[in-house]
Amino acid sequence: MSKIEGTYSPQEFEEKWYDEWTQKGYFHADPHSDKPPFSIVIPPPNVTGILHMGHALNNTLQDVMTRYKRMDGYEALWMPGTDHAGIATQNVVERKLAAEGLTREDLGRDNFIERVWEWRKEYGGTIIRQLKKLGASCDWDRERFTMDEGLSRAVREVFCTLYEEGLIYKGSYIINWCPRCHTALADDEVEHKDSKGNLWHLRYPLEDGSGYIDVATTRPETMLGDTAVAVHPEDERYKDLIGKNLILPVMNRRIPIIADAFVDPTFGSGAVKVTPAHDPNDFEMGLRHSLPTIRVIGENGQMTEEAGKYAGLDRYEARKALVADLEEAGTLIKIDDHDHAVGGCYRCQTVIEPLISEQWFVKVKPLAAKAVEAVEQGDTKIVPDHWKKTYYHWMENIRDWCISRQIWWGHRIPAFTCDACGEMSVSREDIDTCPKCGASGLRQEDDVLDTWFSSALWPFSTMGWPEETAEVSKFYPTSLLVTGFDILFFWVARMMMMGLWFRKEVPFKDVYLHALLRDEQGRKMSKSLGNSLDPLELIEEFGADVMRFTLVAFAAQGRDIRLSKPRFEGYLRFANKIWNAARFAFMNLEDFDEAAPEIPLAERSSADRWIIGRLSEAAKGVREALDDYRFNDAAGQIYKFLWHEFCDWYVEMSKRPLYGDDPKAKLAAQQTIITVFDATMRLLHPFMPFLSEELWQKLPFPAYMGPREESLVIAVFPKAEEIPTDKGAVERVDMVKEVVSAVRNVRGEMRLPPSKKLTAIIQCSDKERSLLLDERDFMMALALAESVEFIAPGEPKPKQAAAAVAGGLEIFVPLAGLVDLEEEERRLNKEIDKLAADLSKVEGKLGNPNFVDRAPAEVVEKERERAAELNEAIDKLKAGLARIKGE
RNA sequence: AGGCGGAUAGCUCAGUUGGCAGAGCGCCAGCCUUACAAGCUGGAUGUCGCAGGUUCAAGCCCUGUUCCGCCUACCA
Repeated sequence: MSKIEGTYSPQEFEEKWYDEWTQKGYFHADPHSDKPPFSIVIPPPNVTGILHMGHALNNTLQDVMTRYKRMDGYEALWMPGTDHAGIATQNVVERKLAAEGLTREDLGRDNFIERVWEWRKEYGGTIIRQLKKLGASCDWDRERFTMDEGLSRAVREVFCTLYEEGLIYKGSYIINWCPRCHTALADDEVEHKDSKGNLWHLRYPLEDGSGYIDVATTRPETMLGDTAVAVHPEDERYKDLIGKNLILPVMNRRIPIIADAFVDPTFGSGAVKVTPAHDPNDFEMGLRHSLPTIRVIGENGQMTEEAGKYAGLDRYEARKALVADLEEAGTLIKIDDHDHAVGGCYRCQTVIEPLISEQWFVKVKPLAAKAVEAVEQGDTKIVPDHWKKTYYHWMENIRDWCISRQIWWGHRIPAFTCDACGEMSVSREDIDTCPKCGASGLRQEDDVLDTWFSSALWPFSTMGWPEETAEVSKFYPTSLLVTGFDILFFWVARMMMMGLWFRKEVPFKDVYLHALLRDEQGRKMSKSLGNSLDPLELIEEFGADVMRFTLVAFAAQGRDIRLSKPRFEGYLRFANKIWNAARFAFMNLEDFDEAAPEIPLAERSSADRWIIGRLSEAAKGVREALDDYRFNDAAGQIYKFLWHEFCDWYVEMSKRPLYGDDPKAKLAAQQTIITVFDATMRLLHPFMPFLSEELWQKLPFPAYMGPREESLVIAVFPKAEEIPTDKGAVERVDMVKEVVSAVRNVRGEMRLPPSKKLTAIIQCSDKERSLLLDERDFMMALALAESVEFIAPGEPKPKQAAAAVAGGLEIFVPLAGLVDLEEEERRLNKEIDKLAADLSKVEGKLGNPNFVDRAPAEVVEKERERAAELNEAIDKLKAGLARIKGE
């Protein structure tokens, strides 16, 4: 009776183990531990979010690293939490209110915020629960939220400090305004998308009636706010007109012609209309030339009183009406098709309106300089390396960061204005009397801070900063950050700036930027396309382990991942394979004597020694791959070892001793299976935590291995150097494998079914013979041979036999009565052709004097050996062919 | 416009110091061989995008080029 049933069914054990692990507190990190620290902070998902494939990938990779390091003797902290997602969350709650026929204004600020907290309490935990399904080994006792009291204190501390240092200021500048979210946005929160538009050519007459200037615009409605037309100072066409005035059509306003080097004389007519209130470039130009600003579009996207007869119209309606009027007035010369990039709100896609508005800004240049330096010096390593360039480029071209948002949900700006004297005070604590005049009646700013402002502090605010906590001193700087490259600017760059400024240390030593997930057609997975796979459905169908392993197996650096269901099916088979390997192991361990002493390696079979040697190499490979963040490589090594070495070869080889009647050989095989299975489950655990734990817990444990750890979560990760490697055994088994493959090849090519027993005859040196003699049983079992015989080098070769060459050995399979010899002739010719092709390549190299003279001696020697081997093999096969023909 | 990435088997992709081009899936053939048919065994399949260059030797390094994708950007 087996301990487990025949099919992998993750639904039966995943939840059980997760509960067990959390109850035991394995994920909790102790800041007072003596172990070296390893720490990761989770990229906080939006509190409104639900788990999507990007989260699944991102958090799987973090969990792999966290579990690996935890097993490898580190005090591992994976800090979890969510961010308050100001705009997104407010949108969600406002939608709910709208369903009740209410607006946030109806409730008032305090009541509205109360409602948001209620919402958060009810729904905010969704993504956290989903992360648990994934198996994430976060320290849930430390779960944080950017609006928590502690984190809010950190935000306030940072704001006030930067203000005191003169790095935060308030002022009227042109900013990106979302007319739907009704708030300012930072530059990088605007998504530019190419779209088909038009170029309207307008004719502005000179004031003195002596002519006109043509200008072109993609946004005709802004002409109502024009306060100048600019030309290039060197432009011969317009040189004489500089300083003259034009009459702005429709508005009949007098506007000057100015000269500015910004204008590209080769584009369009070479003259540009200037609308300082509604275009960032024009705003700059306006400053240079002290132009007035006329705001014709308001915060709701409607035309203002300044727009005259168009006041109150939506900006697009106004465009239509105005264009019609311009055409009638003869001002509109022509309309061209024109493609250009239009900026949209990253939250709601509404077209952004550049507006002049009073906002709060961070002067980022000084912070950015430090952030660049840290990467240049290697204090933080970006993986893959090529993202460095993008990072530098962004940091070096950074403009001041608009941090105020005209919403209610978020950290309210701690600035207080005195009604009496007008003084504005910024304060770490709420104040109600003016520090300057002592009057009461202070008004706090209505605006809140950009969510990214608080996320930027995440690596240290989550650890209790500004208190100098044990967590900060143990776990900051964090060891690693894993995130998608799409938030390199939003988040990574800002954490770098804030971390360096406030902790004088980088927030993380390594940053691993993973690829994007795409569907099978290569399109980005997105909610709007509806082409996303749902990780929870996948977990339901395949198990969390299979989903994790699949994602890891495809996570090659710098390459996007195309996902589809069949990909997961492939690794479901792998999980099932592991399951069945375990069944095999358990079946054959039922009578295992846990008290028996360990059989020394030297007394075990070659197969035993071989697989243990391979295990050592696998452990080394997995470690090296993980240390370099080559996740796909790590997964591949485990896959290959478990399936193609342990299952394909060792399990088959172990059947003889297990089913045979030599008790010592059997015990040796049992002990080997346990050693290998135990270590393999340890190696597998970071990738497939549930399956590995389920199987490992059922594995018998011999007394000589000492007490077993309570759980794989806290078990030791295998060290290659502690697993012995026997080179001789590896060589012997490799020889066995070659012989077996050669015989199988004959069988396969000849289409001999396994039911037809055959004999293998090996002709080899005495030395090889003595090595192989002991492995006879293995060879018979694996090659499905009735017997394996040896002949000495000089002895006549068998007649009517298939011939094969493997290493230095010749292998014969007598075919008389089994198969038509012409089949063998065909097979041999094919084989000879293949080898001859190889040989001519090698001889080509050796025939080149340059190669022989200039290549390293060992490379030349290797080629010579290879040529000799090929020659010998060909000769032998030809001889075999002759023997067949001669019959 | 600039920057970055990709192009390798029918498909999806590996390929870390230049030294015999690989895997999975698919395909063909044979197998229910008592862990596993979600399996086993064997087999076929390549102008490594194109053109040059460096080198004894290039998928890998250099130059140019084509196509695809992404990011950044103030061309009205």
